[in-house]
Amino acid sequence: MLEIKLVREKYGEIEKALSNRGEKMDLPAMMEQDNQRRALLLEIEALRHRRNLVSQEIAAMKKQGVDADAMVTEMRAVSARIKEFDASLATLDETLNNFLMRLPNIPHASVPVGKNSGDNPVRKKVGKVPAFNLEPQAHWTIGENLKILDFERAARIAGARFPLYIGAGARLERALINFMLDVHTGEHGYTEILPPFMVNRSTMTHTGQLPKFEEDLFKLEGWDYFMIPTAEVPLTNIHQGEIIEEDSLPIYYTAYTPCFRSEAGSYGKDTRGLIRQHQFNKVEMVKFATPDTSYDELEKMLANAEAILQRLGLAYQVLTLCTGDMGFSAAKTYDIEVWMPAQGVYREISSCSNCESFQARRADIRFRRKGQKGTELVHTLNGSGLAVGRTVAAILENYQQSDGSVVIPQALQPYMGGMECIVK
RNA sequence: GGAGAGAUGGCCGAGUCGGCUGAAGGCGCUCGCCUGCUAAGCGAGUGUGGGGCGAAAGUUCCACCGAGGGUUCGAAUCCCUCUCUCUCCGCCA
Repeated sequence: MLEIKLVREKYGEIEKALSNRGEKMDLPAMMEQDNQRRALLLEIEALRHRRNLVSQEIAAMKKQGVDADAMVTEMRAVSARIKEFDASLATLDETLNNFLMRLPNIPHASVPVGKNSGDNPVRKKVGKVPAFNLEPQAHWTIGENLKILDFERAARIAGARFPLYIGAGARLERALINFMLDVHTGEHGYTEILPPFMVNRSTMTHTGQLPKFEEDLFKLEGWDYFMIPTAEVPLTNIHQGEIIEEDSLPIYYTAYTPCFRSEAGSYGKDTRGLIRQHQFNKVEMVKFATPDTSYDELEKMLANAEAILQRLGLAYQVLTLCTGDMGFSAAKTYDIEVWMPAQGVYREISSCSNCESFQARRADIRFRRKGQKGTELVHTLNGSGLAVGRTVAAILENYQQSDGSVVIPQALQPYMGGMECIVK
């Protein structure tokens, strides 16, 4: 969310940012609402001021036994008017708030302007793309042949877009989760969290999933609970409503959680395999930082995610998302894409964003600078480190052997009980 | 699920029969004084959000005592609903 004050003061800038994002919103209408609101507020406050003064007089008069009926009658009318005005104000507030809650974040100045994913510049390519003698198999074929993935049975249990890992497949998924958490906590300084997997509406609103993207979420019928689409939601909300001391910043959290997404509107896309599921596992990183350091922290977070891929020996590229492809809450985003040999393309496996104060404003997360009055909003960052299912897919495809087996990356072998290779 | 208790500022904790309580008192914190050092002591200050005026420092007004409604000229104080916390019973992985 942006502040209405900011919209008022930097109107032109925001108008431009919106058009760069390819968003159409009626800003003039919002300004009109804001003007009306402030004018009304002025009137209401004047009335309240008068009421406060006269009420005190009444109190004084009554104490002295003087008759105050005339004033009481007058104030009765004043209160009635305040009530009327309050109702109009509430309507204006609601409209305005509704507007603001649907306004996306302003891209950082360093974000390239572009229309869609085709305009995302490649920042770097890392690692060597493996060469194959034979045509490389898709991960779902490999997984089904090794009997470590079973999409048919998963579909019977739950439906399309659900995973079922068996034996070494399940173990591989768990090994990756443990590996990633160990690296982030042991070497990158993150504190491990195990949060709720369902959250309430306000939590979901704070991070920007609501009100605009409700159709992307799974909601529990009869409850005000939503399944989390990413651990970013509970992790960022850990400090909702808090004022953090500057000393304790930056704060680093990491968590493994399953993620649940309706994938509305993606019918026919990635229908096979582990790429696009209603339920998938992810290890997430979330940071709270001061505005002075948040962009350095973003670079570090990106490096933390990259470290996982490097240790797994997977080739990847990093993109800077352009204005037209960024998520709602982000001011700047890097995507990491891992090499998938079967399709011969890079696929997104991590996304690291600086949301600046966008989420902090919604979630009311502030900090106090040492020795200074007042508070400031913190900056929040989030990044995948990494999407686990897609990592499994990448390992299966990149480490497949001509006999159908899959070699386990060395860094993972301790987590697999010493297993070096998955064979039939 | 049943019965009861509670929710006040960074923390602890007052708040009488509704009226000058943004909120006593204490702790903490900040600045200053004092002091071989430390501790103690003394003095001053110390919430958040919003609006108006101002270039700014600031100033002024409004709101906020879990949340939302209601009663009243006036509510932290009375009434209703909800949320959360705690205790006991039941149930349960």
